Amino acid sequence: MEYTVQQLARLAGVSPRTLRYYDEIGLLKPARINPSGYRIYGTREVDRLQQILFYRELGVSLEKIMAILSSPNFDRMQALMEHREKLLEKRAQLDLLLANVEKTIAACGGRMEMSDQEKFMGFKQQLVEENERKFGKEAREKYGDEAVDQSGRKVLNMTREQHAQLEALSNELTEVLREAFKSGDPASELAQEAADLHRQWLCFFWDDYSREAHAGLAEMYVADERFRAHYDKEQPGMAAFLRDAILIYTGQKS
Amino acid sequence: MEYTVQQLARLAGVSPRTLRYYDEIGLLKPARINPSGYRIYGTREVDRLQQILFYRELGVSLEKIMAILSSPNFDRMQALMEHREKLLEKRAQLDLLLANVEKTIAACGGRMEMSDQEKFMGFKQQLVEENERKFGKEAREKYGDEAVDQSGRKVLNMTREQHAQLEALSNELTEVLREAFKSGDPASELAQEAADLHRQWLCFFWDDYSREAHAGLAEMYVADERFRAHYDKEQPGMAAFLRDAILIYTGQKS
DNA sequence: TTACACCTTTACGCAACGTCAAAGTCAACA
DNA sequence: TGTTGACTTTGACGTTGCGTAAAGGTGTAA
Repeated sequence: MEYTVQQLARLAGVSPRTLRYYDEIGLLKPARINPSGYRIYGTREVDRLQQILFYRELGVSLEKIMAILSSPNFDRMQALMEHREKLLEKRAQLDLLLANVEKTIAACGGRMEMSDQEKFMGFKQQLVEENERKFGKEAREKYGDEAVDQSGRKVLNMTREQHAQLEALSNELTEVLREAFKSGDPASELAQEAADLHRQWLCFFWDDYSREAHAGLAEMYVADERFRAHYDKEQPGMAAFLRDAILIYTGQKS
Repeated sequence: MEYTVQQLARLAGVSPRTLRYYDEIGLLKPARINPSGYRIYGTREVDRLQQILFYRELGVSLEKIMAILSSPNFDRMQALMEHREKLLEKRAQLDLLLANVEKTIAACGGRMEMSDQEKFMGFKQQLVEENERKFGKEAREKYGDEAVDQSGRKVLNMTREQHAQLEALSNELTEVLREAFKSGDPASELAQEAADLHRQWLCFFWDDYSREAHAGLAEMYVADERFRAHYDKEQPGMAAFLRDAILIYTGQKS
């Protein structure tokens, strides 16, 4: 297929001006220019624009997008994975902000007096996190100590670390489960690994793990659409697959 | 306390230039100008800057921030709550994007061919979802039923009657919870009724109900986005509300 | 042929500052 | 007392990712 600016713009949900701009800065050149000077885009350009918009969506500057797309070892899959990671990071940041807001709400509710310093704690902490990501751990030691002195943030750190661990587990579970699901065998090694990951994940919340309880939760996943939705969202039947894997794992079923 | 530009800037984690800019556009005027022309900020300005940064953080334009802060019926607490809501919205959007990315990764992994139209489905779908949030639930009913039809929702290990009971319970819980949430008090009678309904619902899956386990599940609802999403989807903060109600119900909290 | 929707380039405008530059201020230290 | 050096001021131009005309050429359907 071939498209003019407006056609491609409508297809992608951007403005023609945007496409002209991308041409101008060399981010997305049209496949060719027709005799009247019209920009004509082909399938390869459609693909490239898709990539561009993906990265743009998460706030990557056009310059960096250019660098990413023109990198020789550019691997579509890898790019997507990185994209995903960044989205996850962004969400973690948002969670932090949310926590800060809620803390402030709580403080207001309790009519607590906050010092001028405390009023900006939330923002600064976020800055610290950002710097940490950017400049590694040297900055963290500097800023971190300051922050520690100021707020005694160890507790916060603990919960955050746990949260990170939890998220990591959750992600791993999702991936292993997806892989295992391909085989279709809930008794397979991979499926059993998924079940074990699920147990680990559960143990974040339950001190009193029991196989019966675990099996019960598995049943719940399938029986109630609210939970099933999460697992089936990726692939229909995944919730049932996980349940079967867990039932085998817990010895409720062979 | 009184601060010069740099002092306040450091306190708040912004640049002096930013403060000068805010002065220039009338967003944050210094308390006074000293004989040498230096900007001097006081406690009231610190508070205002805090408000400004709160809103800036979620992408509100400085112009709108100005409008918000200068509105006569401006209520600090309400502003914070709204801020929180918007953060939750933003995160929901991010979750959508994440889902799209993961879908695309899956598609790539399966070496599926996508048509030019499909390539932009993710973005467009996001638009659809946004509309859905804006224009109510009619669309949701449509999609919901479709999803139901697709997934062939026979519950394997449960009789139909049990399933009907469970669904009824689930619906009742949803309604009671929604009503209780209006009051805002997790200790209210209605909220406690919701907690009890939740216990009944749980007992469909767990033979060994314990208050500790129930409380643990409540924590899990809030701690893990996958479950929180379900409850917060209706009203942000609902998951936390249900947790609080359950914690009170189980005697973990008064 | 004329209307109308498309296309082109050129160019200025916008937010929210960053980043010089040139010049004045303040506290401390030799 | 002079002189650093860290601060302050105003002014002005640069940046990103486009929006929004302006002024003109193109394609086609009535």
